[in-house]
Amino acid sequence: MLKMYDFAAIERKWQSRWERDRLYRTADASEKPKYYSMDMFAYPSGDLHVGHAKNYSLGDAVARMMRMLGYNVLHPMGWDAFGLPAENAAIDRGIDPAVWTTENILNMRRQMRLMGTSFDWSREIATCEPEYYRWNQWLFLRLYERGLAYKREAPVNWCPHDRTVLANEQVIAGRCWRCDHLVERRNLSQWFLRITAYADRLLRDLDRLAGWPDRTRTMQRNWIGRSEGVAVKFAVEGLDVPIEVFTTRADTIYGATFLAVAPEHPIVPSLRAGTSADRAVAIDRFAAELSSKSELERTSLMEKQGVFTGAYAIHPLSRERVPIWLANYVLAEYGGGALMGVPAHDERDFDFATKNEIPIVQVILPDTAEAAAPLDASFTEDGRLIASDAFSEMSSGRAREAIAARLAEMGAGEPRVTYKLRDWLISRQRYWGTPIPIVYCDACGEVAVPDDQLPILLPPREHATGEGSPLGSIPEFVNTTCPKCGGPARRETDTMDTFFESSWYYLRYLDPHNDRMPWDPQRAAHWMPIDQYIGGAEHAVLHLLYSRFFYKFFHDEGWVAGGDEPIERLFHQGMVLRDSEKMSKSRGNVVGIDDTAERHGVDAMRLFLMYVTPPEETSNWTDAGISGRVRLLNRIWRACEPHFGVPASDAIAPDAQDDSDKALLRAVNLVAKSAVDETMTRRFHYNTTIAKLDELVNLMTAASSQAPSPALQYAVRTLPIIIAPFAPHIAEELWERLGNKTSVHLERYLEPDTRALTVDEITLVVQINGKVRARIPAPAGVTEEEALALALADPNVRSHLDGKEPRKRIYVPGKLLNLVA
RNA sequence: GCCCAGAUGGCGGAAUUGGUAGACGCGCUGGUUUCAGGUACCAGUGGUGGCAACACCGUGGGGGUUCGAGUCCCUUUCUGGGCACCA
Repeated sequence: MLKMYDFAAIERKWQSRWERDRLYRTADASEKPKYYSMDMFAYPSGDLHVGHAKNYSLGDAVARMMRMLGYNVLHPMGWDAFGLPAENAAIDRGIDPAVWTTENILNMRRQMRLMGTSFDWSREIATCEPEYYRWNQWLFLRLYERGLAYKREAPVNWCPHDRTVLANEQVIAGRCWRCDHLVERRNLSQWFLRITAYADRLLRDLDRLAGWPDRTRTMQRNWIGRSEGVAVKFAVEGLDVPIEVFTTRADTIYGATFLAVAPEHPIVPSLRAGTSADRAVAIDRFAAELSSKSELERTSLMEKQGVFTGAYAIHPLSRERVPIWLANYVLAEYGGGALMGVPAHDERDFDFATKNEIPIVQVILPDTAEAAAPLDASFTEDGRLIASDAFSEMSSGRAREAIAARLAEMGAGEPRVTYKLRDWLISRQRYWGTPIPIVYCDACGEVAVPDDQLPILLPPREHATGEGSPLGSIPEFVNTTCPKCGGPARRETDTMDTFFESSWYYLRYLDPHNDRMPWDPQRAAHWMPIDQYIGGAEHAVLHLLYSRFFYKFFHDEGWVAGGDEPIERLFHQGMVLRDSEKMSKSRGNVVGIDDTAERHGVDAMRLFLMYVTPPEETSNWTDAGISGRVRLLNRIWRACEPHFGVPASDAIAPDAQDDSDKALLRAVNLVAKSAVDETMTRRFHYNTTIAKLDELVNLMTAASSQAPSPALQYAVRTLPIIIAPFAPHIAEELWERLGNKTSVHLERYLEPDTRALTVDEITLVVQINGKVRARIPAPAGVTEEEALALALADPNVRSHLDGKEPRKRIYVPGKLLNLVA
């Protein structure tokens, strides 16, 4: 007799057999209902660790459960294969990024197979392959045709370490999301995608995403940042062009004592031209000082600063002269880069006005105040208007409408909705990405590359240097001919943000080898939306927002049918820590897949990762913890071993003969019920399912020392089915040794039997004044009167009643009797 | 500063609808088997008191609703996450 089941041999055996039998290939046509179950694809960084394993174990359990519950499950995997780490590794070690990436993919694919995942590898994709990125280029051209991709000069985030620009979403607290360096600000001509055109739909449709975590929806809502207000035109003395400002507080307009514009505002040159030489110098100096400062430096880190331009605007309602300032706290890219300063009712304006000795005029009184008193801070809440001509005495709410209407009448203002969301900057000055399919011709200007010239292949790496835009240093790549006039032309040398690829990869899985279209719309109509998407919360405003944007575009183009949201249900798994710290190579605390598989087996690893915490929580890896799961698997093996080779009598659950039989049958069904419930409610707390499995195995171990009963035989025969989604290898081996010829993973999951789950004896809890005083065994159908009689017969209950008559009685059938004395 | 989530034994966690708090596992203690070892088996394990029956206390702190609160309400502390001059 083996002391330990031979997990290494068993796991190897079944992995190769599954592959040989193509067990996890998904047919597009099926009688069964479709279920698209997707894990976020992997960045090929080199090695998988148990943090990845937690993610894929969960996704795999869900996919396997749904298959066994009768769904046609699509469960693919692929590689987010473009990106900077490959390029940096290439620079550091002198290898081609393509080679580095391919080697990593090979290794990680091996590790994913080693984990016993049930991915359909026939649909595998890698975004760095021309077969994939040509459709990136194709999609870019469609966006370009619709005016949703455009190039413009703008102040952008530049990471000096990674030597590229970044999208707004990729700057975390002023730092690069990848390398954590402070970003700088540069004015560069860059490619953007017009995600702001979808801002309203992206916001509104969040309400429909009931299957998404609230916090993710909240993050997206805040990121989109919709504000309703008024765009107000202030005429400028001596100029034909007015300054337009955006405000959500039109009710405070009579308190506007200055205008503030960003140094980048287009009116600044005109203002500079009309001012004194001294002031012009001050303006230049101020603008120059700010131009290289990142938004973080300009905002959070700096005091409010400004220079007076010498120019004045005319207040549209009061007709008073209002000084125009340049200010560092005005964002160039929001609200038109200009604001009206109302120091009495805005904290920032108050701060600025105080520093620059600008008058503070109070126009809103708190509802509780009688008269205006000098302010030592701004009052930013709603109240009642004063010193506002005809609008005085109105409430803030009414005044906002009335003033907006008045401004509209005068042609000096109009309602405006503004978003914090900015267009998605997709240019990257890096090599390892999708070339943007545009050429520049001296005669024709910016020209889109025709579809039949796609893909524009990434040239071999050896010609590119690490400096500047790498593609720009390869003349063979840059120099081309204009598709329109045939004259000499230069290619765009920027590559695309890798989030472009990941915004649509879920559609390519549906049709991975199509060479005429990125995907067949009919397949999209069949498989979309993704029923269950599992991945980290760190993509809440990146990948998950961009994907929604792309899908809405696809929907508008008619390339997908049904709704315009790609993801029905979303689940964020938690991280895995080691010694309460994030695993990283530099800390040397990485727990690898290979090592863990070798020492404990992957079934034990999968069970541990699902058992240690609910999947959305952060878990801690411990060696003691996994040995508990190894122990469980050994106990399962030993409980089943005496039944190996014994022909199965029949597949029907036997009638329980005695209490221990009943308990055993009930335990079997409790595991199944938990597994089914956790799957169908999408809670995925399989930790509780596995705890119930422990209880079952405890009972089976106890029953093994008795004479074999039909209930135990039934439990043994059923066990492989109920553990199959969680420990797929041992399940298969037990299944085979118990005499079955086909894969356990093709079986139908055990349908929980209500009859087996019901108990006929309960523990009646008797409380006196809400405190438990007795626990009395009672028949399940015990009536209130019977329960009372049982309770009153209990000595402890009697002593606590102390001869008193219960005033009140609360009875919860089959559970509890509370007597109030 | 604003928004969101959380706090339960020595540890991870369970308690899905207000109804037996601590399931299950880890660890620890005692025992069995074994030449020995443990990744085997059995039993015990929230705190205090008690031989015991049992009693009291106990789900971050304080208050409340209720026959009854880990669960609901108010308040407060701490931890984690997100946003952060967005006019």
